[in-house]
Amino acid sequence: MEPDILELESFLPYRLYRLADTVSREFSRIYKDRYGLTRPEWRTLSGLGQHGMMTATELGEQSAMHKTKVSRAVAELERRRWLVRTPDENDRRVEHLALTKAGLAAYREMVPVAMAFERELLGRLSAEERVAIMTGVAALERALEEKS
Amino acid sequence: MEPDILELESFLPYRLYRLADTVSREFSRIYKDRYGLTRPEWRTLSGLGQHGMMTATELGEQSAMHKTKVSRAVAELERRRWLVRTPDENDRRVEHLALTKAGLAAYREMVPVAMAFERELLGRLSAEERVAIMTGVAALERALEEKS
DNA sequence: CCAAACTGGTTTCATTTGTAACCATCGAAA
DNA sequence: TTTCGATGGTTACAAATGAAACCAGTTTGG
Repeated sequence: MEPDILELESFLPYRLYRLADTVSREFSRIYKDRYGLTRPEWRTLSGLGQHGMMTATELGEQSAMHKTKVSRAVAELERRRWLVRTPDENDRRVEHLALTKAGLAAYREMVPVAMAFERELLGRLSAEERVAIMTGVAALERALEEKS
Repeated sequence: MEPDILELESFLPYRLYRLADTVSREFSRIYKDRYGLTRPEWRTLSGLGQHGMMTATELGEQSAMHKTKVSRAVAELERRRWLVRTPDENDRRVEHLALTKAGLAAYREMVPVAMAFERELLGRLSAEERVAIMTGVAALERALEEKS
């Protein structure tokens, strides 16, 4: 009953990975061409743009990045003078990160571009398909959270 | 009207990436712990197990890997004596790849494990959610193929 | 026939990543 | 208070990746 062959093209982990890889690659061209950002840098920019001020740990949680990625992305954005660190008053291990004017400007430019990208992508789907992908992704997210 | 903030957690490219990353990471533990395979190596094993005999180029197309990845994965599997190369009769640039007994044995062991993994993952979803994710993923795959 | 363009596949090099060790600081418990 | 385990963050090192150069060998067009 159990088939002895696995069809890679139908295997969900593979399909998800390939999908994400393609989409992410396509989207990354935007911030890469325009600003030379890496993905961790883009996520950092995006997180700070969204929340205003965060610690590195918070950034890692929000954007699902390992702390070394965060550390390096923050260092690079700081080097560009797109963000500044402010030491915490009470806990000297902690730094609060925030975008500078330049960083914020880049963020503000990126937001509509990112949204257009997403809209265009979803625009290639029918209304039902859009509902399906949103429902399905949300369901998997929930399923994965629960377990681990 | 256009909001000036992007909510990363709702941004489809990010969600897809994170989902794929989590799933793939979890699944990779299986073939990594068991055989010490990398993802390209697993995909190569899987492709050859599925098709019996392929060239490196075909492998790259089937499993969406860059040719350097294929080249390295093939070299490693060959080193393990899990696959052999046979030169093509007519075109001496081409090699036909096939699994050895040992490679096939590993593949046969992996297939049910992989399927169980997928089944367990989907099992955490309701029937409707399963339909949704399948429909949605298929729709996006189609959308991405068409364009590029 | 021969040069030029192309293709299958490998290698080299720079960049990115992951793991683990690390440093400093903090909090709690003795 | 001192010590010890946890925590925020960085660094060092090894492994994985991507881009481009490369080496056959093959096809095409003159």
